[in-house]
Amino acid sequence: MNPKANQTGNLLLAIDGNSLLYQSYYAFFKANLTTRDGFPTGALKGFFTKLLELLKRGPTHVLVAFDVHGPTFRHERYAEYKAGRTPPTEDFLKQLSEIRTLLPKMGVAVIECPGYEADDILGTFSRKAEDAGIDTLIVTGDRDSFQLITPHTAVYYTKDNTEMDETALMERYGLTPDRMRDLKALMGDASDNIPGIAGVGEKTALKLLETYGDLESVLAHADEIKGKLGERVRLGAENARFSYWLGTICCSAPVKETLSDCAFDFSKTAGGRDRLMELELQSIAGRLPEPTAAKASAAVSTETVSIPDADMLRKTLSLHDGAKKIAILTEPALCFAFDEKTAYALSAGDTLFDLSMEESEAYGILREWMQGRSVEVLGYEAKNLLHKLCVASSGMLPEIGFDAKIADYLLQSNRPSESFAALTTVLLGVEHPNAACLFSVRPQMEQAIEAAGMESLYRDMEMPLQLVLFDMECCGVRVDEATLKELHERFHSDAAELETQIYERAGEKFNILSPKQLGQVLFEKLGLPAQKKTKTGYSTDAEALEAIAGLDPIVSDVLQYRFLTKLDSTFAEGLLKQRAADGRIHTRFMQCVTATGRISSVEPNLQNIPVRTKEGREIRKAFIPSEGNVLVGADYSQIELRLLAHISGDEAFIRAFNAGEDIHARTAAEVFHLPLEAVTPEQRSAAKAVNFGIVYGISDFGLAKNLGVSVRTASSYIRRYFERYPKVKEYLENSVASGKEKGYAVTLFGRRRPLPELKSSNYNVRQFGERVAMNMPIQGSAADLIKCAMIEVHRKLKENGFGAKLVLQIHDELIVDAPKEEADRVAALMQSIMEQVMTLKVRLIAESKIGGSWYETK
DNA sequence: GTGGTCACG
DNA sequence: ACGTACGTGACCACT
Repeated sequence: MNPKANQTGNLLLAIDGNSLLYQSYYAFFKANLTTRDGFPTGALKGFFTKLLELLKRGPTHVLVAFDVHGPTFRHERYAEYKAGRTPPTEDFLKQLSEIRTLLPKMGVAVIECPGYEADDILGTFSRKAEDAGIDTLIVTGDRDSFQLITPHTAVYYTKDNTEMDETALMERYGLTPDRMRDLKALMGDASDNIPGIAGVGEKTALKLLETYGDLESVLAHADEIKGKLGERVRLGAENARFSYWLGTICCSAPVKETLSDCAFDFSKTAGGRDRLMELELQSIAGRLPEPTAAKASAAVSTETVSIPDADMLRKTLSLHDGAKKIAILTEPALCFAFDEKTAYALSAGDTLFDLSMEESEAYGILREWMQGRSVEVLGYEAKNLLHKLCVASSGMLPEIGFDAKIADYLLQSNRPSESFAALTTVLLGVEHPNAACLFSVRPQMEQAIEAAGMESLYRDMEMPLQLVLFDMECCGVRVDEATLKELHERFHSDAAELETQIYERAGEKFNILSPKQLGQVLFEKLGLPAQKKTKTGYSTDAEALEAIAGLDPIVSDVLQYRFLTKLDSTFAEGLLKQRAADGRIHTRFMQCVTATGRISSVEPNLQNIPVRTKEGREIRKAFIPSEGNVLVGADYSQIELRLLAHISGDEAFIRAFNAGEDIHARTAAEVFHLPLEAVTPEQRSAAKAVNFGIVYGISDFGLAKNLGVSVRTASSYIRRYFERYPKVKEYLENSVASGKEKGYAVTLFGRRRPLPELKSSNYNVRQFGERVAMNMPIQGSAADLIKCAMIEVHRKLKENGFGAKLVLQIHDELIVDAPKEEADRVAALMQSIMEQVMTLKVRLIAESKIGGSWYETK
């Protein structure tokens, strides 16, 4: 479009709403964006991102056209053709109806015309605009609209993000706009279900048009066209005419609205702000103009005062000597506040001040100020603050009254908690928060937690646990360097030996750890049968390799090589690198990560230290007690199955546990209709797999795969299991039903996990949601239980003056570093706390063991 | 940064 | 007709 030809300087932006929303839907399909309660928002995000980009062109008029069903003005066959399209998904329809109500709030005209499609509306308005001397930019992902191009109408083609005008069209196709229909009529459009002429593609179609001019001329001269092509054209004439008809856009649709209804004022888009915030599309809402002066003053506003040096920091603190509460953020830089209005920061905005003090000095000053006064702290991941304050060595421990990250985690555990900024953007509409915002979010979040019945979970479990984890991190666990070095050398040299052997057998050197190269060697060069595929090529995982291990000795060499390099790089060598100067490893326990309520461990992960193999287990010999101490380990026996028995209330299950029976053997006896004594080890292990399957959310396929039996067999195990434990079946069904009804799964302690998956239009996603609904209450309740036990163990050790320290948690196991003389008492204490932490319909069993290394405590 | 693999409960 | 056991984190190769 040539702007100089525009008589008025006005511009109409005419958007094909269905097309743009549809394209956005698929662009964000994989991201699976939803609000925290599961409303899909991917298509909306894509749509508004594009809309805002286009609004930068400063249109004076904007309209978004939508298709509406109704009696069509078109040919009868048109209805059949439309019926052949795949129906839109529920997620798409939800967003479609959302956007139709949202756009008018933003002062954007929505135009619909029963029986006419969006592109008919675009055509109609582009002609109206032309008459009024207004240029039009049509926005669509449909090439049919190219026929609407004129000197005053251009098309922004969203599939390529290109703008097409007459010149661009001529360059691309060598055709004028009104010949585009002829082109499509000849070549068809598979994506749009338009037949065209069979066997005629773009090149042939263009050649025909070049020779004869237009479609009708081509058809009129069909007899002259030689050979197969001529035959095809003659045969396809009717289809071509129909395609032409289908592809013709109507420029005189009977729309009620006029151009003046489309007049656009950017400031009015602010009207969509609130709804966009509700949809958690803050990145879009944030780009809209401020609503109104009145509303802006109602929004949370704070000021940030920068603190340039230590003197000013001391002064600021001393001015607040009487403060009862202090809010503190540590990221990206120290920032604190005494009320919801004013914050003090060691940096302001995005630019870091050139401070005349070290960060640690600032924290030291702050710690001194806090020492000896009882001030309540509001924080975001306050455990990190405690580390920065070095409170461990100072002996003081501030009271943490509120932690926004923990509160946020409890309120939406299905997603990893994001930044504080993300939180305040949603709750306060503040994108660059300071510490003062902690005062503002506190009442909202505490209310939400109370409303969800999670007050006790928050106050009595997660908040105290944070301090327990802090102590555990500070203490760390002692690791013997010599043991790890020895293992490192052993794993390394054993792997090197295998390496040369593998190269010999393969007849070449290659990177054995590269799945790509390994696949080529095994499946192409050596011709071994590939078992399964991954997205990118052959699968070479242990399962696939074990299946072909008998065919060539290289395969088991590879497996062994993988095993040894894993032990070395991740554990022997890996852990050596993590040893701190005090000879200990200080993992970080992450409290706000998992969807079920479990704790995780990072840098390094001490919750996946090998135990299942003899060689791997050696690593545990490096985990040793402090000087003069021993390690005391205590782990729950069958915690998840016991919880399943309790929650389901199944009498047979409960009886088996309370009789102290081997639960897997008992299950085998039930499923195979045998007396307990007659159960074989194979039957027991099959029953064990079924028990696991139940906890994970059973599927016959998954069980079959795990057991290596047919799906039929697995299915009959499950059926017999449910016959014997009917209330377990009932529980699993109820979990799914209640998940659907409430929208979340819940543990014994009221911890929730939202289940938006259950509403998905995708079958697999929905199935996943069902398994999660079955698993979360079990895994999550087990997590709750051990958290309680940790708090209690920590408290009792301290209260009773023990020197013993809790150092590790591995989901159902606790490790304490205890002075030798305390060991027996500590072991008994741990065991009794873990077993008494809650009274269930089945008794809880914990087993404890004392040893000179972690290797010995199992 | 993503995907494959594998260590744990 | 389709593709699945639940929950994590680290390392390596490769884009």
